[in-house]
Amino acid sequence: MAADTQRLYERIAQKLASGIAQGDYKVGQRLPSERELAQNFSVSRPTIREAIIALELDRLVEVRVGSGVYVINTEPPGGKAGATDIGPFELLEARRSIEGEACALAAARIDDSQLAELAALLNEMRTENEHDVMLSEDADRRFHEVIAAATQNSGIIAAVKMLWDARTRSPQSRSLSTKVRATGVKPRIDEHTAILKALRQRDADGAREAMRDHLTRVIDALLKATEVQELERARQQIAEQRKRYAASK
Amino acid sequence: MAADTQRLYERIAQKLASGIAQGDYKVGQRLPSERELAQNFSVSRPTIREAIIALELDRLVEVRVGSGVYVINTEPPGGKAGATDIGPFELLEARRSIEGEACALAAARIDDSQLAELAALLNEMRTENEHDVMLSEDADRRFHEVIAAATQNSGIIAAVKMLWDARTRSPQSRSLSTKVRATGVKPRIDEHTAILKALRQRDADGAREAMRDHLTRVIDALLKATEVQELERARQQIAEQRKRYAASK
DNA sequence: TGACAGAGATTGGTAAGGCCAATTTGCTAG
DNA sequence: CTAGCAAATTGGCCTTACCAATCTCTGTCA
Repeated sequence: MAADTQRLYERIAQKLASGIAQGDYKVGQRLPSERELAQNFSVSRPTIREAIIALELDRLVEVRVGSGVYVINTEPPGGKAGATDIGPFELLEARRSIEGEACALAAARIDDSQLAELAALLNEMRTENEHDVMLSEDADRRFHEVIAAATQNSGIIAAVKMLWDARTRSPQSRSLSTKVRATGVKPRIDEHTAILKALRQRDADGAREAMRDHLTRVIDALLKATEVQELERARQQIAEQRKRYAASK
Repeated sequence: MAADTQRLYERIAQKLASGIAQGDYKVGQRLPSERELAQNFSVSRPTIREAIIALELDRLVEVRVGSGVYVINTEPPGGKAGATDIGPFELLEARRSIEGEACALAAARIDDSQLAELAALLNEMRTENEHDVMLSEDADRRFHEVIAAATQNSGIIAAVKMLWDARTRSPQSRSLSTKVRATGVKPRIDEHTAILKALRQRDADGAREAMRDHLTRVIDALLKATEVQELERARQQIAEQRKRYAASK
């Protein structure tokens, strides 16, 4: 692993970061000079420089040439949000709320080339449905991302992207989605078609409802799948008990 | 400015990153050694090391001690979402959509202690209004974050937090908000009161509307402020021209 | 009192060298 | 001829030492 060979600058950066978070150095304050820090931590100056660069990339400090390095944040701003693990149901609920609104905004602003792209993706989902689940899933993601892009709002785009990233990162969500597929639920072509139709008509309320309906159905399918899963687990448990009972007889 | 004093390691890191994105070095491949890169870019080895650390923190490369540095991604995965600069109006529009829904969800789930916290924050905003703008602004942020927390949905919470982080990070949004304050617009106590009232009644639709109304008014105020700002800029330009004309006469 | 110049401090970048880890290569033994 | 082991090579890691560029502050002079 990488844990045993932790690099020097990383340790220094962590110490410095915890010092900042703890309030040893407050926002706006200047850190000790590179030379001083080097002496304090008993390391060389380049190492300190590397640690400071690491903090700088985390938006914790700002270095002003010839003046010093100054604290600008007590904790990494975007770093933590991207790393949190979100449960599958939470994730879908959040998507229903956020992508629903995204869809409503998109309805007013989507252009023809984006509509064509959505139609193409829908076709892709339809044809590659049986062959390759990975491809159709990718098409699904791109479908939703095109809608986000159509809002022309980078805040919305970032939020939608964050949720999808969380989904691909979460092992729980991934295993659950494969489970759902295993129960024979086809990707929801008709629901996506309804979304596209509402977008074509520039119907904001209709588009919002179509998207919310789609994600609500996904949640329902997930609920049913977990039920099936629970049932299956119970059945196995019973079977195992029976076997054990038969063996001990 | 920071543009002219771009640090060396940043330029090298950018060149390297674009080289990776462009396919000069493919995923899994080893980069040239530190010594080689130093020669190629005509910089010293510490500088190369700093650039490599920057790439490493962006999850673009992985350095294996004693072996070399290897490409593991062609583009930063989560780093971009947190770093993008979002315009002030985009930001508020995104907040109106997302926090509106958050408010509707929160109405159904918020508990009494959270309602009390909101009331306390409202009070804080009211009393500290005249003394300290920083404090009342902080209370504003916490007000909205408590509502997000009340949804009990970490996806929503992360999205709301990301947008507020983007706001504090964006120099444009910050300067604009101070400008708005300079035009004498008080923090919107009554609008926040309306939100709290709807939440107290567990009225999801009412809460959504109250939040959307609040943020719509903020957008309007911002629009008006930018108008004033444009006017002021024009006035200054004219004054400068007049001065120059007078000087050259 | 105010503006300007210079000294001191601080970061930026470079050079060279010793050290440790991983890989590769070549030699030896079976 | 092959398998295994050891030495050499390669590569990153860290340090010391040095000079350059820049900012800040202070003292002086008008």
